[in-house]
Amino acid sequence: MVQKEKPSEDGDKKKAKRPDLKAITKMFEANATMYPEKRIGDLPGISVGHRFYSRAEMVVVGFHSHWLNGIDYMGLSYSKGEYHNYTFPLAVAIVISGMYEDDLDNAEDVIYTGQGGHDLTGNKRQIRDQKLERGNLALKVCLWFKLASLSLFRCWYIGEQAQVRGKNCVEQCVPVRVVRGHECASSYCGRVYTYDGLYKVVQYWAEKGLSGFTVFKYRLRRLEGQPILTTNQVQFSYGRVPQSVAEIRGLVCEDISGGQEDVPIPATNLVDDPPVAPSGKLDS
DNA sequence: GAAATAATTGTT
DNA sequence: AACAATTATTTC
Repeated sequence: MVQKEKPSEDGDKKKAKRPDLKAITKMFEANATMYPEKRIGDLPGISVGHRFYSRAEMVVVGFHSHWLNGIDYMGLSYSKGEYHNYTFPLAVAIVISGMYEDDLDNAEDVIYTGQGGHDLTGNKRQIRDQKLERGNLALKVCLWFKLASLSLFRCWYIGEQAQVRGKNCVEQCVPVRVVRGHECASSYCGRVYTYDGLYKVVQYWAEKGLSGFTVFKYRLRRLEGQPILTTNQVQFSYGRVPQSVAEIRGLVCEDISGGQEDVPIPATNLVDDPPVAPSGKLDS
C-alpha cells in the first residue's frame, strides 16, 4: 500500500504538490482500495496497534475516509438498506492529533473536542463557536447510555428525546475507531498514526473552551477486552535506531532487563512529568 | 455545487 | 523553525 502511494510520474513539468492525495485519487479510480464502503467497528485486517504512515493510508484502506477531517461519519445516505435500523449521521472513526487546544487525552479515557471553529493555521486556536452539526452531530448520535440493567446500550434519538425502540433502547452498540497521531522521525511525513481500538462515547456537552468560544466535547471510554494500549506510553523506534542512549528521548531506565539480556533494553517515558521510571522486577 | 475540514508540502 | 499555500473528498 505504501508502495502504491508513491508519487506518479506524470507530473514532469508540474510537481505534484501532494503526491499522497494524487495517489489516493488514482487508487480510487483503479478500484484499488480495500473498503470503499464505510463500516462500523473493526475492519478485518486492521488490528489494534496498526500503524499508518500518513492520513492518506487510512483513506485508501477505508479506515478513515478523510485525509483532513478528524471525524469520519456515515452520512444520511447510509440510512437505507443494510443500515436502515440506525440513526444517522453516525460517527465511525476519529483521529486525535492534538490540533485542538481543548482536547484531553488520558489514553483509556479521552475528552475529544468537536470539529469546527478552528482557525486552521496550526496554532491550535478556536476563533468561532462550534455548532452541533456534521461530525459533532455524528458523535453525539453515538452516545451510549447507562441503563438500569448495568449494560450500556446505544439509544436512538428522535429530536432531543432518547427513545427506546421497542422498549426504550436498542441492543446495538456503535463504537468509534480511535486513531492517534504521534511524532515519528522515520515516517516520511514526520508522524505516524496508530489504531488504538474501539471507544464508546459516554458523555457529551458544550462548554466555553480555552479561547472563550463554544466547543463540543465528547468523553470517550475505551471498550474492554481489547489489546492493551501501549502506543501512547511507549516510544517505539522503527527504522533508524538510536546510536547511543543519549539519543533516546525521555529515557528513564537504561536496561529494564537488569542485565539479563545481552542487549540492554532501554525504557522511555514521555507521558509523565517528571518522568517516572518503571517499577517492579522482571522475572527470568 | 458550495462549504467545511487541517495535513502535508513548499517557502522564508 | 515558523508560516503560508495547496489540497480533494465528503456532505447536504
